[in-house]
Amino acid sequence: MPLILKLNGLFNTFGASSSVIIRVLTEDGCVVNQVVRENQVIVVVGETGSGKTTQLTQYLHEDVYTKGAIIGCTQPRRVAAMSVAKRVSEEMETDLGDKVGYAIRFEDVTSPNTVIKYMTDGVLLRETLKDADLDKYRYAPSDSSQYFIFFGIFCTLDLFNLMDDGTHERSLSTDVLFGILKKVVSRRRDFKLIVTSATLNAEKFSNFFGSVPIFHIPGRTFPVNILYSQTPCEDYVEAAVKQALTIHLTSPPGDILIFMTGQDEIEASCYALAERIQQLVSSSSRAVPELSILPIYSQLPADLQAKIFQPAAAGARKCIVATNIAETSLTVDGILYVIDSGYGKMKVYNPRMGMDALQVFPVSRAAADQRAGRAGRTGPGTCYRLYTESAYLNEMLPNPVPEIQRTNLGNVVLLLKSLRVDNLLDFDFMDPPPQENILNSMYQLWVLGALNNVGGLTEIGWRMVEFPLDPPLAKMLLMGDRLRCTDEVLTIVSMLSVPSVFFRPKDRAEESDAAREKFFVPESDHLTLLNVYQQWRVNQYRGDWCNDHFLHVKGLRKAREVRSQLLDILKTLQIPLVSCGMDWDVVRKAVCSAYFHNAARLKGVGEYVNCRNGTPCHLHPSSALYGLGYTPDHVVYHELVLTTKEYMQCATAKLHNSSVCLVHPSVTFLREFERREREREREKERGR
DNA sequence: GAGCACTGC
Repeated sequence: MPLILKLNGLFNTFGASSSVIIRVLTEDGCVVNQVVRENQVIVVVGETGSGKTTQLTQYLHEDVYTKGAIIGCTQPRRVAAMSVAKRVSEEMETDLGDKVGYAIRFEDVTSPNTVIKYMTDGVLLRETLKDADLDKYRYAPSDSSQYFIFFGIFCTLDLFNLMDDGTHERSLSTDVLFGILKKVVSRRRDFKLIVTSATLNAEKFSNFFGSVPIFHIPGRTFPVNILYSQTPCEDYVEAAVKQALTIHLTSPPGDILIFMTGQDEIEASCYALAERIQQLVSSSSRAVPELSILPIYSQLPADLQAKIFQPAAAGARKCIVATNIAETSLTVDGILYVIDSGYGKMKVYNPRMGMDALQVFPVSRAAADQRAGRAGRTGPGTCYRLYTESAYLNEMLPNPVPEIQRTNLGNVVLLLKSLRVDNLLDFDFMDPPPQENILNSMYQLWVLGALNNVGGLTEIGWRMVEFPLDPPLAKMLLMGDRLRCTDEVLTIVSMLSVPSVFFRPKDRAEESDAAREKFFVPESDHLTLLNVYQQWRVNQYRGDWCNDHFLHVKGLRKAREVRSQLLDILKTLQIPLVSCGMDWDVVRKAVCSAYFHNAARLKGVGEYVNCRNGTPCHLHPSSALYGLGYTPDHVVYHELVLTTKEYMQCATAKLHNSSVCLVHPSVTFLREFERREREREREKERGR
């Protein structure tokens, strides 16, 4: 059992100046700094509102033994990194970017003076690429005192905090960082690591780093009374609507937050709620107070999203119906009642078929607690769970399945290979992804030419690591260089890196479909994306032009941002920006080169099968290839997504007269690959 | 003849 130290009240001076804390702590014998001196790694359980992201870093910085140290602190979101850095720079009375700074994808607000640096975990992961031992976070002792040798470098790996609000999910980056940091810690005695954690995970993290001590910092939230359904609920949309009405008519003032799984359910609940209220108003003699019903999900246009933060009219109550966006990504004050359906959508990946699917799952206990906590930010609240206590205790997983176990690992494999982790199956993952998943990603990288026959990075592989892109897209970019069409490929890659730019409101479906078809380039969705972007550019990147053509302005602007970042990387690699003009057949060759693993041949009407594994795949009705009047005999596709069928998202047909072979000779290589795997297995067994 | 939980480099 790891040692658990309770330091109650230690950081409860949240909001007070840091000097007060320092005094209190230095007068106290048992202080965190001392524990940090005595331990290379600690786990800190900080409850909501404990101030661990803002106070802990300052405290470490002000400790006399850490003078000269650089403190890094990761945050799960970009806004969090920015706003925490701003706040701490104000508290320390320095300019943002001077002593206190932050780094996120498109912005590096740090200077040589920076001693406390907030960043997203993805940025830190990228830093490990250039600097595997994180030497930047090294302390150069100006004093020869022996004591100094071991102290000075702190890296607060803050995985579970959005501002002062706990979250519980581990991203792909944090899971990889865990393994890398464990190595760094063992190599460098002068490197200190503080992992902050939710209560549920603390012991697991502690064990991963070798049973390191755990600290507890209490928070400042209000109690939430949790009420369960007596019986399992058949229709949680109906149950949620009923519960919301009951609260509205019988409970004291305070806003309501309902958790649903997606857009459809949210729209259905909002509609039902509005209808019931209307019925009550017309049938009841009693006055029915006003209820302001507000949907929120990420796809909702920004101006409608902003409405949830506006205070309700006098005497009215707000009822927000949300996806799990309200679980972690945004916080609304004034919520006293939470209604939790107990479900959420999650992306799952099937490595064997190379297919993604978005599916509804029961949420984890940690997520359910997070949802309940949303009722306790302004005062004591209530959470109505539309499931039984027994379901909570016996059927829900304690934690969500980490992303690393349910996603394509192409990027992770490439990254680890570049860090010279030779045997990925031996890498110290806290929760190792399925072996099949790793092998499949390795195979894919080998097909793309990024790995050689013995699993090492090739010249192309090393260059692919430079790009913050999935391996196939990085390959497409490099092929664009070889085929002298970097300009066009750069645009396609950027467009594929943002959510679909086509806007299709339900009530104007036909109109928007017609608008989309105007951009079609025959036989290619990739070239259609290129066409959209180029026309937008011709029209001076105008917002009103987007609206006229049913395109998402936000998405296109993001694509432009991504494009300019990738262009910078091309410059540093000394790859020139070359346009092939209107000779787009050459662009199609680059596109094909990226998707050997996603090549399919025609099998029936509109039905294809993957050339390698025989997975059925269908053309999506929104594809430029759909209404051609004929179906090309070979296509490549960006990804396969399971909805009502296995649909190919973004497809391009093979050129009729092209000598480009869509079926990579790898089909025979695969057999060779598998044979070697089997041989290795056998050798292992013989060894035993 | 049809879909979109949510981040991040």
